[in-house]
Amino acid sequence: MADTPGPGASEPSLDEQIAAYQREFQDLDPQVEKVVSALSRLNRRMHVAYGRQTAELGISNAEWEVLKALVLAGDPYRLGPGDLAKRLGLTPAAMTHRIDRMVAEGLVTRERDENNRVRVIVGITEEGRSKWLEAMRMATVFEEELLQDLSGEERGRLGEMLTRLLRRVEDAQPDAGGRLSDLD
Amino acid sequence: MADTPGPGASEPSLDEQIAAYQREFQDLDPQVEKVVSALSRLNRRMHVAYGRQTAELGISNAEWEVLKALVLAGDPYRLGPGDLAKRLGLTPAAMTHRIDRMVAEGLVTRERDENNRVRVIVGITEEGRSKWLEAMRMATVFEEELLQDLSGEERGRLGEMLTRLLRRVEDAQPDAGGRLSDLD
DNA sequence: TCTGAAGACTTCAACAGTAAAGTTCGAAGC
DNA sequence: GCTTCGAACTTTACTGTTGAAGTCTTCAGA
Repeated sequence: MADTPGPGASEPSLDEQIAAYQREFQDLDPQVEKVVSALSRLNRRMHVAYGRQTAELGISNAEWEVLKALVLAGDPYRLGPGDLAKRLGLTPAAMTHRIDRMVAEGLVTRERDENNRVRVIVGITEEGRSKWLEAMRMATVFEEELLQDLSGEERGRLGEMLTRLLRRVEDAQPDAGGRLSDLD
Repeated sequence: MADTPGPGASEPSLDEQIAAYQREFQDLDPQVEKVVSALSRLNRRMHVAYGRQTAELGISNAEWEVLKALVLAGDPYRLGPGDLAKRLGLTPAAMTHRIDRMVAEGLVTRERDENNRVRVIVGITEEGRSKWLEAMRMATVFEEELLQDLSGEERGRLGEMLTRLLRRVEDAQPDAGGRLSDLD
């Protein structure tokens, strides 16, 4: 009776969760579940951490994603909304709205392509670039702290295993297209 | 010139992305970035895959999350909206709406606690339980496929490393509360 | 018993995302 | 040189989430 935290209980620990799965669904491989659950929890926490950091810069996580894509695109630092949407995994409509807001905030510019007036080109402003840089600085501090318990060799092995998993999903889901387990 | 895929380019590969980071932001440790980027890409892909599977059952990913929380809670399979919200990382308001929809669809029940009439209790229905089970079956197939390239020993090492990272973030963010890099 | 404070949930208004229809321009065929 | 098709983006209507304000109940103190 001392072990039920009452009706105000919070998220169970990872091990508690695995134990619960074994109780309710015997077919589950606990080793697999541990990897999968840890992955998704980690991601949630990282998302929260990034959100706090970008908030200090007065931008949202979503806006940072756009800035990252533009900088990573390289030299002219310009991309069309459709391309941006693909890179961020959004619908074109969402991209339109996002760009609207970011133009209003002075983070990016939007102009029509002179050679093809149906096309639009989004570019990064000085302010956008400097917010991006600040966010990167904060992010790298966070990421270094996150991995501080892993040796260099462990980091390498971890990265290698994760990319192996990633390759597996990407093959099966060519561009958010296919499906991993063919269920239809 | 043959290497720019034109204005219709899609998401760059992980390695291309890392190379771009090194070009634009030298302070970045490529090993760290590889881990972090792979984590977030993996999560996006997994989310897409789960979404497809639950869609086949006529429920959303969000609804599956609620069903999972209820089943994992154990025996009476009942939780309050506030507790559910904490476990899923949502605001109470979002939880209210989500439960509305799920009650309408017959996946869960909502009743007032007899002993404390300000409290509400959400329980899972037969149908909810069976959708949960179907979703779990599909998910385990997917997860097993995802990890198929890793040996048993590798899976263990991966799970162990990920939980070490998770512990690090959770310590720093006690309940989505604290912050990892103290930036204020 | 009454009153005030705190807790648990809901309501409301605003915002972000999606799907589908709409608009506009460019290019290919007649 | 029209016309039609298709591509790229935007608009519209709807769904789901958030933050803040509101309601209702319990509990502690006067």
